[in-house]
Amino acid sequence: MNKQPKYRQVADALRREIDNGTYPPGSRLPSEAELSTRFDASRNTVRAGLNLLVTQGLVASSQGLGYQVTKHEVFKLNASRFENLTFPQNGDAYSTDVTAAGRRPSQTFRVELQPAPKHVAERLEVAADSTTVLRFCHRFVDDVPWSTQATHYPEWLVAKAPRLTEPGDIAEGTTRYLADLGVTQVGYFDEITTRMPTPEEARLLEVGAGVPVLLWTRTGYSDERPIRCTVTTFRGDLNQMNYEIGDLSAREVSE
Amino acid sequence: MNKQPKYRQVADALRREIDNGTYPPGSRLPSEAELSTRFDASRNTVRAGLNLLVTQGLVASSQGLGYQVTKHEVFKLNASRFENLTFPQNGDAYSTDVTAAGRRPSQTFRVELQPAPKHVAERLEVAADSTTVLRFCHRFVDDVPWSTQATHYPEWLVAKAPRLTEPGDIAEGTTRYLADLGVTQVGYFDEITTRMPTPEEARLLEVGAGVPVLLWTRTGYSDERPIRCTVTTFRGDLNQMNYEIGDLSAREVSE
DNA sequence: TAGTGGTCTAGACCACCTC
DNA sequence: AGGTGGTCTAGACCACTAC
Repeated sequence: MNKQPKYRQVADALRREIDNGTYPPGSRLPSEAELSTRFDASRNTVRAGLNLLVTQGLVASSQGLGYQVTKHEVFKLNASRFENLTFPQNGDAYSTDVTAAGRRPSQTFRVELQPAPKHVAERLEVAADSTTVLRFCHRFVDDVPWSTQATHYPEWLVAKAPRLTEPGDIAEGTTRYLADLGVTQVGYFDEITTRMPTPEEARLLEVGAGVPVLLWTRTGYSDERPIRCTVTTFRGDLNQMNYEIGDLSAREVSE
Repeated sequence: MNKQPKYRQVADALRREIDNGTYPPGSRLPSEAELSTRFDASRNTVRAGLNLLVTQGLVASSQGLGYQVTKHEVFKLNASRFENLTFPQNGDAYSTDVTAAGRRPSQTFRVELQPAPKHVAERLEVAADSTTVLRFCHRFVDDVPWSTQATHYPEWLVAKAPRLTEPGDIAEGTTRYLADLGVTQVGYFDEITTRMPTPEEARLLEVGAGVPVLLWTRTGYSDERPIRCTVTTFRGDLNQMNYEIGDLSAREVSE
């Protein structure tokens, strides 16, 4: 018989009760002291069990308040439509989608000149230390941190499109602005990965332990070369990415 | 001044040393006892710090061996080509890609009849309790668990395509087989999310704490209706998904 | 057998939230 | 003030790996 350690028994028992609805999303778990009595374990052992659930993203704890079962409402992003090739737009698609979902979007924005980080330089096909324009966006939905988005433009493009260095939004959208200058995005290459957040990411996105981030790197191409590289970091518990490929005329649009 | 708790100082110090190459991927960290001396902290405090790094996926521990810095080689899956509409193929694309990378693929496979789980029923647009054929695949690369893949086919399709219930592989590929019967997949809808693994997923994929899973749900459509729903569960530390959209003729294929 | 991490306890004190 | 979780300690014993 595989005897589980006590703290795992605690975690498993609580997980079952969360799954079967004893503790529904948003409700509070019993206090450590109560659980300690119930499982005949020391407070530290109960804490070890609870910590497992926290790192698995099932519950979150806060000092003075207790442990609360997490609840998510995921936001669905259609990445194959997000910046439609025929209707190029900037971050506007984000505001539009969020508003359409009845939520309130907000963001902070800044522009910097930066030497290209290695992975960006590779994707933009420029030298690793060459200058790029970084347009950085920190996005919130109903004041909850949602994602960060960092778009790098190569130096040669800035010469053609000086407004890229303007500190504010470009009203008509950067994609539109660039297209008007003869630099049209005709394709994208998307890379999607996941991992646990770095301390910096955890701070910006205000994620606790147990919530991974979804990393989305989009490299945009003209018919000649890469013209931008956008790295978006999503809270993994609040976001889903969708792609449409081929003919989907048979699809019910129920969502 | 924001004084960090001691176990965070331990974690931060070790993280810096991992980042700057003091402890390169694959190397071992000092023992808990040594770290305890170095940081003038109790063994439990050091363990709390190390546990942070473990849940962040930076290091892995094993009894009797110590803590080892994790190393990853990510496998890149081109999801927009994986089952090319013009060259339909089954799991073969997986073996082909893996072999091309100089790795050795293997898999276990089984077929079951199952009532449609809720999320599958929605996507296949069938009743929630209707029967589906489940073709399930557990994939390994060089004997490391890589992903699980569960494809559900609706009951009405099985009537047309009885070989779907055959327990073995379909030699020419299921997509090909279905196309020959007049059921052609003309489009896909892909959904990508991430979260921490359930205990069951952790067991199948042999992931330790701190490694999220990447969930990929692909619903395939004929020109009339959905014909299959495939849910793939990847180890997030070993996999990346790529999509190509639009015209990428300018892209250097360096990988 | 020696050294490593894994489990567990009992108790102390602190920080935060609610009343 | 009282209850909650957060931090930290000191020590015990167990399980696994290497030699």
